[in-house]
Formats: sequence, structure tokens, C-alpha cells
Amino acid sequence: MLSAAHLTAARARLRRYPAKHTIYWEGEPSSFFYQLQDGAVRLYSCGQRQDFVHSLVFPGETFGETVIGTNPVAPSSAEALTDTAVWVVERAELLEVLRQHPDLHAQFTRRLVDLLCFHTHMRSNTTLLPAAEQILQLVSYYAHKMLTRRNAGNCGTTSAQHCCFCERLLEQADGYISVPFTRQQIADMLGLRVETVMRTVKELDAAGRLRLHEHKLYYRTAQPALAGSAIPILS
Amino acid sequence: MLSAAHLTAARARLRRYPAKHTIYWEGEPSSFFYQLQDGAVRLYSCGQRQDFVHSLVFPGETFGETVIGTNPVAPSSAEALTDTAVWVVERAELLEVLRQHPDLHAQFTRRLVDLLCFHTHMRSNTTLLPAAEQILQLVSYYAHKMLTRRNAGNCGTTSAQHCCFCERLLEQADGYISVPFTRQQIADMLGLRVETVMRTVKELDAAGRLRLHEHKLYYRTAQPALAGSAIPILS
DNA sequence: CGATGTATTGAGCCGACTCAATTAGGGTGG
DNA sequence: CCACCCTAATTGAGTCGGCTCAATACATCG
Repeated sequence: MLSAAHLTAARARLRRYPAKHTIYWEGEPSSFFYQLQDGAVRLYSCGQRQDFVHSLVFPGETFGETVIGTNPVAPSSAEALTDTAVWVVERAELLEVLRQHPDLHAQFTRRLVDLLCFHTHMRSNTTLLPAAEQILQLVSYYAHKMLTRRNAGNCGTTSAQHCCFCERLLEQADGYISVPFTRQQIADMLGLRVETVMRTVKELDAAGRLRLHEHKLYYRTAQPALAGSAIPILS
Repeated sequence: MLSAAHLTAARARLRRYPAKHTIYWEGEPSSFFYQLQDGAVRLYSCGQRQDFVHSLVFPGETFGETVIGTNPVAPSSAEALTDTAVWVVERAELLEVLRQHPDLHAQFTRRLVDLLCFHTHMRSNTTLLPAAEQILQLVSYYAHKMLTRRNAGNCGTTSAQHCCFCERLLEQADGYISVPFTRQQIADMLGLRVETVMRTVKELDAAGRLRLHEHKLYYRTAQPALAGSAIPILS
């Protein structure tokens, strides 16, 4: 994440996109780097029968990092899920700022490493785990990510950085949080079908690994609080 | 790839491993960065029923890049496929050398971007494409990679950097090259089963998209040379 | 030649997908 | 508050690609 000073140094422009607007298409030459200020973005690939969502981007996170490669081509499309505000940085400016600020470059590199680990992990999950485990891991990953945002105060209506997902993530008293994704979104992130997610989630509920209540999905982030004990929410 | 000077600056040690030796395990804290000098390495994850191979590493390529993250944990296991020689660099040394050499850091970052693009692409392929297309794309990717190595003279018995795969990759006069992978290796890289690869490859042969001859697999890297025309091998 | 590893093939199973229909929840204009 | 609309949630029946299991054929190497 670039600080305000870095954004200024890189001549970043704040652009606003309406919901469903495509910021760039997979396969086209990349020219820009992005940092989401407000809203939500999905990175995805189109298929004949379905879309595959590589990841969701939350405010404060960057995307389009691959622009710093030589002769870069977008490996995915980017679409605004809600009305969004995005800092847009030109490739050359980004390269220059990274050159001028070694610490930022190091931080940028760590972001790449995180992305790489995420995709590596998801890739082996897809191959090696049954649908139920994949769903749990996905929900767990995003739940922790959103809780961290929430706890850092980066979210909510008082912050400049709104995120429809984090805001909809309601913590329950008993250590469960509501999962702010639709079945379709979960399916798209795993390459599964809505119906499969539907049925698998019902099984997970029956097995006590998730909870279903009034069509909403709940995930346990912490052990149920026992009387008198104070167990912090995992982050 | 680090030059000899960089390796020296980073106090890299050349270590040799026998075939089938595991260099590190998925899940354990990472302490080192590696650059393959000689041999071949596979990065993989173990599953209950099968292994999943994230990628193959050839001489001159690096692996374990994720060690530069904060609190790094290996996202995959690394195993020597043949007898290998590997330059091993301590995390702290790598960080220091990258700090001292901005150009190297930039190059390192581009390597991460390449890896990210590769995994992103493979991930959408897994979800969106049928087995036949996945096999073609995989073979195409590695064929080009190995041909590039070959053409750059980094391979062969006269070079210090041997690679059992590149050496086995024989070019035919008609623009076909032999694919140096076993069906099992292809299956592991795609998360498929040997039998599935077997059957799909036969279909691809029938469809003229691949060629099977005496149990060996051939991939067309260039158009069949017409009389009098000089079509270069794609790289 | 025997051992070991890879290639092949066939039969049957199964999880995930396809297709189609129905129900529920939320938001909007009247 | 109600009719209407649209998205999301559900459910059932049937299909299919890829997997499982088992057996056989090749190939290479000591």
C-alpha cells in the first residue's frame, strides 16, 4: 500500500468507477498500477460457461502489480463490484517511485510474495481438496482478512475507505461471524457451481463446521466463549 | 538469476543433493533462497491420494523466493528430481544483497511477477478449460521455455548447467519436438490422473493437435516447413 | 533374463455439472 | 401496506468428465 506521499510522488490520479465497470481486460497490454481507495474490485477471467474470480480487492490494497514486468499483459480482468474510487499510477511513474524509495520497493515485493503464496495455496487446494474443505479455507481466509481490516479501523462508515463486504461482516456474540458473500461469489472464487456450493454448505452445516441461519452463512472464528472466559477474536 | 558476483556477495554456498532428496518441506519456516545450478527440481504439495506439482525448476532459475516475506513459511515442498547442485543463500544475506543492488532487486521483482502470472494463468486454466486444452498449454509453456534455454546455449553437455529435460527435448525436422515428460509428470502438474492424460493425449493425437509416435509425445512448435521456406522456431 | 518403471486399456463409480423449476428476501413505485 | 421486480437461494433429476481399480504390454537397464 502506498502512502499519500508516495501517491503524490507517483502522480497518482484518483479515478471513480461505477459498479460493474471494467477497469481493464485480461490479455490487454498493461499500462497502470492501481490502489483501491474505496469500494470493492474483483479480478477475474472469463470462460465459456462461467467466470473465475482470482481474488477480491479491498480498500487499501493494490492490484495490477504485474504491470512492472517487461512488456506486461494483464493476467486477469478487473471489475468494480460497487462504486469505487481508485488511485491510478502510470507504469513509468511506479517504476521511478520504487527506484527512489527502496523501502517501498521492499514492501511492494512482499505484497507480490503474499499474492504468490495465496495463489500457490489455492492452486493446490483446488487439486487436492474436496469442495467442502475448499469452501472452509476460502471463507476462513477472507474472514480473517476482513476482521483484520475491521479491527484496524480501516472500515466502517466513519472511515474514508468503505468496503461493502467488511461492513456486512457482522460478529456474533458466540464467536461466529456472518459471511458477506453470496453462494455465487464463493462458487466463482473456487471454480465451482452455485448448486455445488449450496449443497456442500448444507453438508458443512450438518457437520457443524459452518452454520446456516435464515439463508445466511456463519463461520466460527473463535471458540464459543465460555462463561467468565475472555477469548480474543482471531485475526 | 544471480550472477557469480551476486552469489559471492550473498555468501551463497553450493550444495549438492542426490535425486529424490527433499530440499525443504511445505509448511516449515523458510530460511533460504535457492538458485539451481545443475539438475532439476520440482516444487510440489502432497495430498492424500496424489501429489500436485506447482512447477519444475531448471538450471539458472531460482526458487524459494517467498523467503523474503515477513515470517516466511514454505508454500510448497522442493525435491531434487535428479542429482542437483544448488546455490543456497541465507535470507538475511539475500535481503542485504537486494538492498545493495537495486537492479538486482528489480530483476528479482520481475521474477516474482512472472511466477505470479504463471500461477494466475494456470489457475484459471484449471477451472475454465477441459483437460485437452490444459495439456496443450502446459506442453506449450514448457516447450518454449526449454527451447529458449537450448537456443541460449545454457544446456547440453558442454554447459555446466545440465538439465535432463532440455537434453531430452529433441527437435524434429518438421517443426515437432519431443516432449521430455512422462504422462505421470504431466498429470501431476495439472492435477489430473495418468489415465486421463493418457486418453486425452490420444484424442489430441487423433485431432492432429499433438503427435504420438512409439510412445513418445511430440508437440508442434512451428508450422511444418514448406519447400523453400525458412520458418524460424518460435521461442 | 528378471527387475523396475512407464505406458495402455477396460469397466465401473462418483462428485460436480447441467438444466429446469420453485421459493424467499429486499427494494421500489403506487 | 401491497403489487411487482429482480437477485439470490433451493431443490430435484439426469448427464458426464475424470477418477478408481485392476490387468497387461513395453522398455530400459544391470
